[in-house]
Amino acid sequence: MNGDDLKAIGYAEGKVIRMVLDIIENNYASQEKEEVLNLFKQVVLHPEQFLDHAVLKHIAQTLIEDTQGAETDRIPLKETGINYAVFGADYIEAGAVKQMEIAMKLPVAVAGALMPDAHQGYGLPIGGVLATKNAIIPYGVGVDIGCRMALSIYDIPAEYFLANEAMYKRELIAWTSFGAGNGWNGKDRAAHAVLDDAAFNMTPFIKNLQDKAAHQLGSSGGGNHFVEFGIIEFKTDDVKLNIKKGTYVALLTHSGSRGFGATVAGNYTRLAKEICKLPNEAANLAYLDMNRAEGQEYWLAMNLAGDYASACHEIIHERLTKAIGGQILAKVENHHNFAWKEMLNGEEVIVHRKGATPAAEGVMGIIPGSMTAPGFLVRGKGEAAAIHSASHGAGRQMSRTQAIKNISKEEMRKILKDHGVTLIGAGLDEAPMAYKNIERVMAAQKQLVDVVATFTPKLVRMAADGSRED
DNA sequence: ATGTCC
Repeated sequence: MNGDDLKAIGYAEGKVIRMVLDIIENNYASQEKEEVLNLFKQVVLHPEQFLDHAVLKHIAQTLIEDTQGAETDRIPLKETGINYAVFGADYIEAGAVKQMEIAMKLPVAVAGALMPDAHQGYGLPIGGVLATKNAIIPYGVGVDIGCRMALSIYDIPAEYFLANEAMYKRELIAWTSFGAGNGWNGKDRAAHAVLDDAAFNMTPFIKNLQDKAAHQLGSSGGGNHFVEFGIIEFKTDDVKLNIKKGTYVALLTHSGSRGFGATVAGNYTRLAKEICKLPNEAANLAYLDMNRAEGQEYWLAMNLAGDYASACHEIIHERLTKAIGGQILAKVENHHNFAWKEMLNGEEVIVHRKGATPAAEGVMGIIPGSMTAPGFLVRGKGEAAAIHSASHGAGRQMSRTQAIKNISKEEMRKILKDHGVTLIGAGLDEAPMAYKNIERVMAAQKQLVDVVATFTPKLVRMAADGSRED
């Protein structure tokens, strides 16, 4: 018996679920699960009939109060949402647009934009950019706080990589760790100043996550996270990066703040939902006031998770650079799933970029395609209508379940072979066909970014298929 | 996204 069982029979998110689980443990533990669920289904459907019940009266009362409160205490959305720009509307699913429209009706919303890789998420869509006044939305940032891309360009010609791929593969396997719960142990544990950040002492909740953060430092995640070697091509000299026209070996990583950030996100989303009761369709957009303790606390925790995610990439790049023996010509790093204080029309706003890349004028970013499609090193153009943002990748065109159902292992093998890509790990849910065409996504954001160089993946590692790997 | 468990 757990919270999901109760939600399935009609219990709403909140404290009542905790109360019911307690009561079940203390009073109904010996009874059949089905029988207990039937009883509690009656309670949630007709709480008024249980107001005199010796054990269940408190739950009945709470359910009735919640229902009454639901109608009176909710913060109303505005009737008309603020207008926002959509880039690449033809490739964006209806659910993502619907979510953005709800977000634009929030009383704290100031401006928004939808990026061409947008798809439905919790609360704010992935690919959604939202500027708010004095408010931070934990689900506007996302679960993987500070998730990012990091690129190291080496002074190593492409031919050298192709002739030494076995060495790169060996080192890639040796120095990366993927999957939920995984990290580094014993002498392989990574060290970084971020673990001594005073923000870890902010609250007991954050302090309790410090050990997990230490264990997972320098590891990658699951899902679409990867560490890959590939070839980056500059078609012209880039003066600002001081890189000459040509092809170079490069290391590209995509991952975030691991279990630490996920736990922070979950905690403050729950807190926001308790404090900020919005109509049901906007419940996941619950926000924290930046002028109150909870908002300030989340802000510091979010920034710590961002610094932690950055440290993870730094360690992966340091270890692999040492292993392959390369000299770094340039490094680029950019994050999404984060919120920034920025100026908009003369006032300070909180810009949430959930799966969107910062693209202020001259700001560099990396927009990956898929394991067989090119990724792009870009320079932002500072488009105001996009709130200085761009997409964070190609975006999915198939859900994970759809991809597993519709793509065969043979198709996967073939597309990897055709593109000369070696893959370690990953399931069919990460197959290239599950993603939108990156060329079209880039075409839809010509106003937002200029392409500086093109990255072609050659050797890709992701989390093992389906579950954790050790 | 995450050892999903309130």
